[in-house]
Amino acid sequence: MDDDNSIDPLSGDSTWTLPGDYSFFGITDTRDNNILSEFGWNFHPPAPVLDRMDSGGSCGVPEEINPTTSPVPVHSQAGSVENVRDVSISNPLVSTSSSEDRPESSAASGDAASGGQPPSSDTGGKVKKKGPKRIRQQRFAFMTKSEIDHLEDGYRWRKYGQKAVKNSPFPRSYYRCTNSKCTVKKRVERSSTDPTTVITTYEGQHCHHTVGIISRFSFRSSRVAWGYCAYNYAQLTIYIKVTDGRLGLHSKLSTKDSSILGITKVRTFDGDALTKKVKVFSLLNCLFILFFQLSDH
DNA sequence: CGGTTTTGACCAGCGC
DNA sequence: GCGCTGGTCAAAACCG
Repeated sequence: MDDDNSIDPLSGDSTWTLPGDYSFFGITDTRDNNILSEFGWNFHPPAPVLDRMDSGGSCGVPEEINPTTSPVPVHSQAGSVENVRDVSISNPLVSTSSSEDRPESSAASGDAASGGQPPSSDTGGKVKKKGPKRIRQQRFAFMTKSEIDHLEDGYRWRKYGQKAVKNSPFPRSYYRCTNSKCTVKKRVERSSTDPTTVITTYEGQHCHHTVGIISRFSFRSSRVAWGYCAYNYAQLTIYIKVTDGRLGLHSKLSTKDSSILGITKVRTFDGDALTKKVKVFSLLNCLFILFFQLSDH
């Protein structure tokens, strides 16, 4: 996995491109591409990007971007390279405003605001300490077709904020992992251009296991279902329950050590009148993305 | 009662 | 410098 050309040094593009060899995604025909593009996932022509995914950030410790292990560095608007590992599957997910460059805990005044209460007008007593710049941890963003905003990913999250998004009727929610030693955060917002799409952005990596095996998928009338799950397990077991009125299937997949980028499990099997095609992607060392298509007969 | 969500305010960064 | 925006805080409300 130590790809010599793991980074496109010329890429000032904030769009994260998927690894060069797309065969491991099983995207080998135009039909697949059509399906993906239908969801706004455009797989660019092969471009060498990340290969090693074993950098494994630790809890609360911002990871240094290592050019040999990192994907495309994302350039901020100011032109500086940020410590971001955005996996934007060709989408506007890679917003890299650097407004979060401040220390986590010292960021806020002690008693900043109490909902509904008028602020103590004099800011004298609530001066925020200006600590060292917060180093942004690696981020990973992707989109999911879902009616549910907050998709279950096996971890427990605590919502700590919600903001209205400019030019969007949908708010953005901010979550933090409930594990006290874990500093992973995620943002969830619904696409303003496609309200059926949820944009989820993770920042950081969990240093603990999931609390349960849960993954939720959305289904569309077109019989294309997809979703995601994020696990820290080397061994990933996914339960997929497919119900579409006529048929109810309950299948179990088990992938072994798919944490190594480049390994893709593609299984095709028939069940009753359905053909299920399952693809497991491993984009980061702890993240799996599932895409599976249902088709008649 | 403890954990989670809601929500208004605060702050930093950025563009103009 | 000012205004806008994103991100976060934290008290209050809510919930099981």
